[in-house]
Amino acid sequence: MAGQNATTPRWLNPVEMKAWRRYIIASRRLLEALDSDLEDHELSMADYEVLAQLSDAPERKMRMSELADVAMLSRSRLSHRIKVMEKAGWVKREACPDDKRGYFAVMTTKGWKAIVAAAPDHVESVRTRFLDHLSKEDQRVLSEIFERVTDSLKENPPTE
Amino acid sequence: MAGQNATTPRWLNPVEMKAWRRYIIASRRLLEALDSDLEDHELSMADYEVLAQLSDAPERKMRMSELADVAMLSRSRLSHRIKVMEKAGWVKREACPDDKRGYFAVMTTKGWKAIVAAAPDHVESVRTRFLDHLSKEDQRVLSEIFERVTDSLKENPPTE
DNA sequence: GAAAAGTAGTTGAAAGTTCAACGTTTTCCA
DNA sequence: TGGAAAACGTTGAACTTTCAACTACTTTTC
Repeated sequence: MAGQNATTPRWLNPVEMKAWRRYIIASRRLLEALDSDLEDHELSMADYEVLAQLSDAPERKMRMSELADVAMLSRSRLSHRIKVMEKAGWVKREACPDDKRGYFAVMTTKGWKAIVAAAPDHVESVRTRFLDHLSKEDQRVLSEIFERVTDSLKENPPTE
Repeated sequence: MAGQNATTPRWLNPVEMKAWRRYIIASRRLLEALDSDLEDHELSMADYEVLAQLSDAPERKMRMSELADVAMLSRSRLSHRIKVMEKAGWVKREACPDDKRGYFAVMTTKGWKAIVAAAPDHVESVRTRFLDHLSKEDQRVLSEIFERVTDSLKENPPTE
């Protein structure tokens, strides 16, 4: 990205600036709030996401790297996190018979209970803090915007 | 939040789910990309924000706690971060004469050069990765959505 | 005007994350 | 088939962030 802008930068005009800053600020505060709402269940958003993904998977188990992908965590981060979650008793590891390099993360009964207890509160939190402020039309516009953003990031992924 | 949902949870319908997940996924990827684009300038988004705020302040200096507020960092985090940024030569600290508990973070010439070098690339990055995918109307809708979200978070702040 | 309560900012320890390196196993392909 | 390259997942070290405690100063209150 560096050095691509030998020409005059296209600074943001006030409307663009407002859209951008409102988005970025609200997004951060929203994440904080959702995380904080989950604290009652001793879960972080990342932990919630891991458990939620596992609970949807067949047999409630998933290969580490697939789990890392769907939960949007680096492999290293997932590996560290699973170590902690294993200690908490929510998941355990299981060697993969087909691929001896591989492991499954398997949700335990305790993990299942944790997500079942947390999910209604979390969904309510997503509603009251975010979705309730969107009309059907807003939902549609927002879906489309962020679909385009995601597509563009795929076409032009960050390099470093 | 816990225990507020003795009744049947209002689960998300498919349209709501899609809006929510597209938003949350795109947001994370977008932040990653912006951070990654800034790496050319050896800056994190947080560092950029700190320098950008300082560069707009009178005399390019600001009280630590005000800076923490506008850059959306905890005081502790800012304190640690400023220590690092001071070592990098971008800012220095200056005792506040009016309030002997207080300090200013003051941007150095080197810090100014760093932000001047980074800003055009960063703005370009915000454009290509985000704003370019929004029509004028999208900008308006998005501004309004996130204004409502922010207002609601202010009315109903996370507690823990 | 002194004690209590509040504010500014820092600190060290604990917890979380990133990064590069590594061992092991699998895949590719000449 | 054999050897290089790639993929799986983990590890330890470095770095970042959070949390609670703390000092020092200011404001409030009676």
